[in-house]
Amino acid sequence: MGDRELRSKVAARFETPCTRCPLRLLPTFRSFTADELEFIEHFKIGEQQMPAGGTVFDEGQPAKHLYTLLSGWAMKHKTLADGRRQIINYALPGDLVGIQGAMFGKMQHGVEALSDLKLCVFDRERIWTLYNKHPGLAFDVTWLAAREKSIISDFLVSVGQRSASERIAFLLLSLFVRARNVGLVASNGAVQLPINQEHLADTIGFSLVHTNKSLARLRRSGAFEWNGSQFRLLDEPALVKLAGEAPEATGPRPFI
Amino acid sequence: MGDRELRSKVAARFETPCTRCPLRLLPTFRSFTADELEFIEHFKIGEQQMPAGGTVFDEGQPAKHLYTLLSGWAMKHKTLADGRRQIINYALPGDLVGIQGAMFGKMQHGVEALSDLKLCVFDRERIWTLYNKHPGLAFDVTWLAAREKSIISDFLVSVGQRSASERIAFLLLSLFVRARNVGLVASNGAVQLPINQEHLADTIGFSLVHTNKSLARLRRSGAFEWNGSQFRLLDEPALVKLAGEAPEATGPRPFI
DNA sequence: CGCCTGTTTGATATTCCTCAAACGTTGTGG
DNA sequence: CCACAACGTTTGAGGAATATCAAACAGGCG
Repeated sequence: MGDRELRSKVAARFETPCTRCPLRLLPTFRSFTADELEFIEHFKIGEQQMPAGGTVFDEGQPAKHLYTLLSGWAMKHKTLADGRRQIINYALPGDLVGIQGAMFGKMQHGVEALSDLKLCVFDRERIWTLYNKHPGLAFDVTWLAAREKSIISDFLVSVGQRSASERIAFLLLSLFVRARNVGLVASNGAVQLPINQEHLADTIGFSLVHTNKSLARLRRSGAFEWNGSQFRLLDEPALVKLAGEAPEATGPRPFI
Repeated sequence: MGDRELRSKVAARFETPCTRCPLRLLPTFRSFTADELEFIEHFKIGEQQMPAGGTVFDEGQPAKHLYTLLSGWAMKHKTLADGRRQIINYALPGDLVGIQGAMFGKMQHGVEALSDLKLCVFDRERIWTLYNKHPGLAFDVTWLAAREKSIISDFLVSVGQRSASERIAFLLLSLFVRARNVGLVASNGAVQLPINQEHLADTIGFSLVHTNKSLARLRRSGAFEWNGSQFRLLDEPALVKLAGEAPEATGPRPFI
């Protein structure tokens, strides 16, 4: 699909002007000047829907676009020649997807929709305009890249050093906190987690069977419930203790 | 040490004007305009030496400065409460150290000198000027952050999915290639690797004993020699095969 | 020499993987 | 409505990979 088609296709669906973006109301995001907002709205070339299981990027694919996740969950992953898969990170609403594509021209990992998605579409080429005209937003892009580096580093520490139950607890906790920051957690601590135990296993670096058994052991702690799609945190301090430490918090963050 | 002292201390040692930086001659780095070079030289507030084993950043430390490694090797690491340590990445000449500090105000991992270092020192505050005046260099900073994200992701794939010998082979290969890109490898394939087996173990996520035994097995392949401080690659295709795949190559890269 | 640091080796305990099968839920076609 | 396929979860058993403990070994340096 060429740029022109995409632009016209999504134009009709451009339902969310950035000035009235529901995400911006969340306290986790920094406030933006009217000038910045106007630029971002101009920078955005459309909106795109994607069903659960859909492919946002293939690994190695040349990248024309850059996305911000407006709603839904996605995962970033790499697959080895023999099929082993490592999940690198998850993307939640407000997260920028495809920075690597914008920098290097192609994606070095795949991105797949875990739930139905709504994506804001940006033109990769025009990121130069952003850097030229809005240094503050350019700084934000770097900030978001550094934030993801930090998250991935934390996962690396988990996979390299932590025990099975620590890894599971840390991952669940960090996903929960990220979901809560973007308003996805109900007041009773429940959130829809669109991942299964195989995703969990491929994130923490264990086999499915071992992950299942470790998770069962962890469940008995009573710190959380997780049946099928709904995760509910019952005792946050207990889960922090099981994880060994709480994930990094960075305070108010930008988003594009 | 206050800014003033540092600036005066390092001023006397400001031996490497950016316009005559030896690193810039390497083909791995992109060429810069005279304008950019002049700015960088102004941006640089000094040079700093550090002996092997020295601490560039403590974990959690508020960061005033940002560094580019001019010569030597460093490592970035995180340490858990009970002492377990995960090495996140290595820094080689030309690598930017402390982006996280520049973005978040504090470092979320420690940085330690593996060999004697020469560092170019930049003032964190003035990175705003860089973003305001030189969008191209701002893009470069983002590029470098994305590159490190990519390297760390590769390590995560290793630690999460690869076998012991694959992990060791992949790490050695990727360090070798990075060293070669910055001219540290002699024509016979030899390079001084300032790391020991404990560093190796803390990078790949295995115990020291298991790392030692796996390394011994790998040595018998004859793809490389590594005695004490000198590493020598004898058969690159063989090591690639042992690693499973070659590390990502990104082509000419910027540096600040 | 004696001390320090880093490497190597062996023995044993634990964690983790693989294989195989059963179980539960959901959706679909007859 | 039932049969049954598809998918995800759970369980058991045996084997491989990895950790831990302990000790010996080698080189550099006072």
